[in-house]
Amino acid sequence: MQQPEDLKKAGLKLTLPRLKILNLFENSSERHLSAEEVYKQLLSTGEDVGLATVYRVLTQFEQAGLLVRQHFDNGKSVFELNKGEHHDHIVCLQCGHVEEFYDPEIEARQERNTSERGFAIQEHVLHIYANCVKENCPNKT
Amino acid sequence: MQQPEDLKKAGLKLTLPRLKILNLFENSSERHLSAEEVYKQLLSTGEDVGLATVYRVLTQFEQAGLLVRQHFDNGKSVFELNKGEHHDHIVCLQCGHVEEFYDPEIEARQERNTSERGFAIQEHVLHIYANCVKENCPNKT
DNA sequence: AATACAAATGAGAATGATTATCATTTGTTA
DNA sequence: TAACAAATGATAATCATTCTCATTTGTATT
Repeated sequence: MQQPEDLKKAGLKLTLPRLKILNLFENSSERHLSAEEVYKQLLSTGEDVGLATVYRVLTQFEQAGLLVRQHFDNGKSVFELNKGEHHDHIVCLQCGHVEEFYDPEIEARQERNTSERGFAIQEHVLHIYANCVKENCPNKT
Repeated sequence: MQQPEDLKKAGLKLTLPRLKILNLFENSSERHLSAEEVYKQLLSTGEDVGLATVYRVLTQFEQAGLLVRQHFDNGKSVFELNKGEHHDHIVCLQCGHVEEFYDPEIEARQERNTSERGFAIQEHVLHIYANCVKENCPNKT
């Protein structure tokens, strides 16, 4: 675990809440977590962290580039560890399961379409809403 | 104006608020309007419509296929007249100006990437956040 | 045109996610 | 170890949106 270095590099003090939250993302089986989920996970393991702190830390980690935030259409945000490589998301409409994909041709065409219109692209969101095939998905496809 | 027919076709009563809102979308110079903007526009023209009604009607129109809702990352939704043809959006980060584009190759690749993973695609959101070149945009590019 | 009734409306309360406030606690640095 | 800014937790506040419910309005019927 080189978490402490990550935090120092980002100019953030080494505090318990921050270490716990970062640790959660690095060890959880679920790659995509909402603020509420992070909060509940911490509570369930006996940690005493306030919800406000969870939101604050998540936002700081996003700004520091440690996490990436995804806004979904249901109005909720989830966070994921920044792997450094961009990717888009497929979200199951039934169970919320999230899968990632990357298509260089789509990326290139986004860039082209945007610059053709005189815009300077800053970032983009490509979310595909679909029905997945997971065992426990309430949608029996 | 064949608005009344549109409403009847959708199984909606012809009420003043509904006609006014639909009319607004068909005559406004701004194609993309938020609920708040619709509400303010109506107030400014002396119409007496409640904000709750605006939200209700907007949702009904969306379900009836008259309008399309776009959720942006800032947590706000805008609505636009349904032209029947799908398109994606470029949003200016400074002034909020919205532009539309369509790239069949991007569409095709979304479909391919999704089905390859065993998902049945239902819909998607492709929003590009950029800096625009409008005269009145606070961003002097 | 008057009646009847469900559907629609408006005002304001309620909600849910997120952010701000502020007194108290905790890292860090001298 | 003192000293002080930064961080935290509890809670209030905010913002967009939805819900509640008493009142009003289309519409279909006499």
